[in-house]
Amino acid sequence: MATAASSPYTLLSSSPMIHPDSQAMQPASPYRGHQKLLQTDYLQSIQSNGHPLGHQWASSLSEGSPWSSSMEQQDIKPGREDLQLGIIHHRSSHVAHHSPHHNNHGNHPGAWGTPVSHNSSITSGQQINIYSQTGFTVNGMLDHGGLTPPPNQQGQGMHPGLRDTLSPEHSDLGGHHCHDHSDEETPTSDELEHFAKQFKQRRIKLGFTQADVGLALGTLYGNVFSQTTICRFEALQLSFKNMCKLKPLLNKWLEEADSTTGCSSSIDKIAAQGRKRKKRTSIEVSVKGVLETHFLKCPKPAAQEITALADSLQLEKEVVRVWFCNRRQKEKRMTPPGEQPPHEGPYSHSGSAGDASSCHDL
DNA sequence: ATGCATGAGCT
DNA sequence: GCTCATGCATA
Repeated sequence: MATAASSPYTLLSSSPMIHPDSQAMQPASPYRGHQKLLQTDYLQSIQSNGHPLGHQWASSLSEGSPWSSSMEQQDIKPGREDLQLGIIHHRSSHVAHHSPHHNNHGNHPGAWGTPVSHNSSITSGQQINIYSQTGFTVNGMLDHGGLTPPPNQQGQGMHPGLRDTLSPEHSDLGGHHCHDHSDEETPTSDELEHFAKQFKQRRIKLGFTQADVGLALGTLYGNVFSQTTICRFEALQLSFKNMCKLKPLLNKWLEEADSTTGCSSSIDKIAAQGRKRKKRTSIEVSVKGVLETHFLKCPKPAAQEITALADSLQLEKEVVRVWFCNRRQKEKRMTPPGEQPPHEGPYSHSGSAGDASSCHDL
């Protein structure tokens, strides 16, 4: 029945159901301690099911991972033209860029470096790795004081399977920055974690907020990011690929910010523009519980089930569908392979091979 | 910091 | 319709 199912995106100001939405269960470092397992389990997954299920870091590489797909820049906000540089000032930095060559095509049997052969047909045909190409360095990044949204410079990730090194060289996990190889190859999860940690520290020390950084990235490179994304980066709550994509940018920003300490920035906030975004639906805890239950039974319910479920819960079908989507996404980040819940893997139904598409259990 | 939402690309 | 990247809105 979905009251607002017809045109939900208008200006509905109803259903603000206030209720404690408690679901705190996010570990501080989801990857910490899992990453080791991840690599192992990744292999096992492949060997067992032929599918590296479980963690996104792993699955994203083999699920037909669009290493060159949906990495488009977000919708350019109208207010962007007013963005100020998060950091004004640039110098030749001490970035150590390397040759754009990367002969190492991750053919290593372990880790996420699966030789993904399906380079998929890129629609836009962008294969340029601006982060690997020394032509796009800090020297020329502030060419335009204003914002000039790059024509087709979407933030594409790195190349598939490049983790050429399985042994994380923890240079100094507790120390400071020692490795100055900013962008030349795919970082290890360890490096990413370290970097994220470092990044956050310095960011705070420099007095920047996550939002500031996001904006600065936008002004500097044309890709604006929200506080959310920066936050998730710091918390390592992004996919491996995503992390890899953002790292170079954040790294550069860090360098910039670092060099300009003292004479920094005029950060302007851009007001969140008004969009016809649907008001966030608050799902009651009880309802959520039901959804959870269903999710455990079937993380991927068929459309019909979703409809039925939505109906019984008096929610819009879309809401339920999205909930499951988000749930799956979250699950991927939260439950790395090797640490599945007491029962069974959310996705890997041990034993079943033919089904796994939809479970009918209503 | 995180829940729900949007949208692109893929299947 | 799914995944994946990402963000607004909110707890």
